[in-house]
Amino acid sequence: MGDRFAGVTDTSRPRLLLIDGHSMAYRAFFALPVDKFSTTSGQHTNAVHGFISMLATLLRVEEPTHVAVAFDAGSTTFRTEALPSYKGTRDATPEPFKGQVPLIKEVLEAMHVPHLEKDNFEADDILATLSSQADALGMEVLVCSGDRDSLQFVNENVTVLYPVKGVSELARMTPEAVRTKYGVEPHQYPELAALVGETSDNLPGVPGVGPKTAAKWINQFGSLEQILDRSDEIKGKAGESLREHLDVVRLNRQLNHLLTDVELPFGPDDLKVQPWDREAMSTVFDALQFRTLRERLFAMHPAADDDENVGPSVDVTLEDLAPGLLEAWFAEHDQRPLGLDVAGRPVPAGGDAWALAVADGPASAVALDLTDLSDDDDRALGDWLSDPTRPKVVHGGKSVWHELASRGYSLEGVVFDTELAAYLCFPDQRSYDLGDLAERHLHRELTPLDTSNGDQGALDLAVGEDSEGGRLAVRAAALTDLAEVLRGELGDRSAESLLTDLELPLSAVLVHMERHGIAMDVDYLRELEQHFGELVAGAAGAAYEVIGREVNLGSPKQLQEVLFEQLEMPKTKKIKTGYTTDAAALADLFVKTEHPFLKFLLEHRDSTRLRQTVEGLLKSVADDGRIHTTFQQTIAATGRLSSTEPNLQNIPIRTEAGRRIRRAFVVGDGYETLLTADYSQIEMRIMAHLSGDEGLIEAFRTGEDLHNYVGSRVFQVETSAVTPAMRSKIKAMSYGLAYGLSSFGLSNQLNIDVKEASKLMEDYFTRFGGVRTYLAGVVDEARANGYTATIMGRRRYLPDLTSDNRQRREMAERMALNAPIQGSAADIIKVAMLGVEKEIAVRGLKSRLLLQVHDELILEVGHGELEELTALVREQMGSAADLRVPLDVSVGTGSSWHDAGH
DNA sequence: TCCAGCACGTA
DNA sequence: CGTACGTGCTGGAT
Repeated sequence: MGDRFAGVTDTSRPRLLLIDGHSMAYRAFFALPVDKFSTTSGQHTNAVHGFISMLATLLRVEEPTHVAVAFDAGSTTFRTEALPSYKGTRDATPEPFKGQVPLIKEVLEAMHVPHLEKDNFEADDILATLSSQADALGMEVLVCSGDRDSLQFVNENVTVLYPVKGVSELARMTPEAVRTKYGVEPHQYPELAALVGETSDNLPGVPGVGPKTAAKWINQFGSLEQILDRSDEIKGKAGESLREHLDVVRLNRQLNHLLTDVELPFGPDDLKVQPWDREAMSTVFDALQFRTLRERLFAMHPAADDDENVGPSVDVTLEDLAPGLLEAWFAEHDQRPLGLDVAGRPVPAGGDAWALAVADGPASAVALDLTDLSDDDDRALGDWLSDPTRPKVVHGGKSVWHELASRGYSLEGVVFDTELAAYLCFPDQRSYDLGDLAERHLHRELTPLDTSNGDQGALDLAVGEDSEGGRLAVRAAALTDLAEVLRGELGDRSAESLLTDLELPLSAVLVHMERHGIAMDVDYLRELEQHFGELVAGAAGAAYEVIGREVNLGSPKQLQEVLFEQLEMPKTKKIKTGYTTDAAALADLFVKTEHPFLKFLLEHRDSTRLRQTVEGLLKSVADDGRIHTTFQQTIAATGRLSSTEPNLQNIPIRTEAGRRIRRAFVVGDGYETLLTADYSQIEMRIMAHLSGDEGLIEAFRTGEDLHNYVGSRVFQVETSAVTPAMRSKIKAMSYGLAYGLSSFGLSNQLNIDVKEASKLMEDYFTRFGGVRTYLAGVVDEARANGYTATIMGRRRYLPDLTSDNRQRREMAERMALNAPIQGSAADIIKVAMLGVEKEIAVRGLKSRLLLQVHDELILEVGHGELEELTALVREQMGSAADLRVPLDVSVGTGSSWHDAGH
């Protein structure tokens, strides 16, 4: 009866990762600041951290099947016997580095990564031996080493990863890369090094001979041997110098030759990547006080990896169900949550669904053609779907809902959503494709569905290999297993409640909002399109006249030509492709030159933009005269929603012309009015709450204008004496602080000296010291924990906080400053949305939520419900969180979004 | 046809 | 050298 679906096994070649332990640890030591990586007992850990972090990245990015780390053993080798001063410069091992190598070995043991060392040999010899053995076995080899001698064994199968900067940036030294950089073949590198010398090994070369000369000689004579034999043919000073140092070169060559026949306890085959001993790792990491790194590693390799039972393939038993038997199948299988997957088009109002699969794990699954279902089965399916007591696991429930709605089904009883769960666990990913998740967490490969079209009626739902029904069933079967793994991941992060009590119920609210959409005044929108179109044409014509030719005003490239070549204006800020032509720069140029072209260009930009927005909206109006946006619930790493197709969260408001667009969003037939409700200064309130700064808290309790109040404290004047200029500086700074603004950035934005900006920030922090303490604390805590958290415990992992790349680290620091604030605001409005929706339902009101714009809700008000709804919305939004400051909500109403705004 | 880069709208 | 997003255009690569 059942049919087997074989998983796809990895057919790629085995890949061996070899690491030079000592050289990479040494690099890590110098890449990371010692003072930021020490345990409370005084043990330095920067080299350990950097090394393990690098190893983790390599394991993730390169996905080796085999791995080993080699260390130097003892201080004497056959090389020091030949030349006692060999590596003499390394005698002065820095004090804080000592003792870190044994710690690295401890971690490696816990990770079940073999490490090798052998008396009298260097790590390089071990690597060379393993590398040549693996190469002979047909393996792909990656050698991570900071020792250039290793370049000699690079070939088509062997790549050296050589640290460029710190240990986070590795250059892939392929044969091609070696040739490009050194001008010789990889196997000739030691000949070149013998001539040039190697300072890090304390090997002097031929004075006056650098890499360029050495490469030239090697290419000219073919080999080092020839160069030495025929050294008398080389003219000039360099030749003379060479002849005086023949012995040095010979010795160098003897020393930098790596052995490939060291006897080792393991061969490449014995180095298979093993599951980690997570308990042992926890113990070592606890001792080292590496909370971040532990989280990062465990997040990267979920617990499922340890489960030997999860193989690379899974067999799903797809039942060949005769018509009319669906009800019986459900009766037999819905004791526990069933996986549900649908093939369709998840468009709000206007979607479609053509096939569906339900699975009780891999044991039993059914696939259904929704276009051709018997009446009995249709009823059985509808009953099961709409029954809240029969639990389901879905992936992206919001989409599933839209798909099913197109065929008149409703969906209730979703107890787990793998997409939402994955988002809560790994919020920085950009997508949560079910196939990717199954691969990562279940080690199971899913064949993607054919999303091109439904080709209704011609569905291949036969029970057979590789049918669409089979693929759907495999996906549905993966859901319940994936849910179990992700439930564990959620537990590790204390995020179960965020899923169950926040995101999951919220997705139902979003479904309703998307389905309702917002009514548009299409005739008015067309007038606007016409109007803005005329403005565009006028501005373009005027601009062309000024410069005497027609260019594409929408092309930054052509504009640069006009501005900086034809009109010879002063250069603006540099960008990748030349000089910026953004609005700020153009405005700046206009102040300097007063050239009328700039004025027309800016007008053209504005009008084009507005016309574009209007056109986009017109195209999005559905048959019901409304726009149904899609709210993305798993995109923003901070926890915010986003809006697409179209984006209704960036409708203009700042300029009068822009606001006219908001008049096109209107109350729909059968409703009384639109209502907007927004939180005022919610982010600053959260800042006040989180920082506990008494001054800032007081500012909100007095009920005075926030920026005036803060301005009066910073500038030490009466509140009434705060000028608009002062107020706007304060406003920019207050918000800037929540984004990790620097004094440089502030000065840039306010067009003031860096000195003045620094002074401003200093004065601010003098009056609001709690804010400074908080901001510094956030970053420190995030560095220690590995993540930031919102007031509801939503985490954002920021591994780059310990990066040795300054740019990345500082970027992560700014994210760490912003994430708790932006994310807490997102949490709060989500809670408010649940409250509003629930209260509307409880009271049986007709009013409904339509849109959310981060700190604002837009509702459509049923007739006679305005007063009750206003109070309800105020109450729910105001009580969505219990902060040390009140949550202020302002409400407006009107027949358009513009009129309802404030 | 796809992609990077630029520009710009919102909170 | 201020966070979080989505969209549309250009121009070069494919």
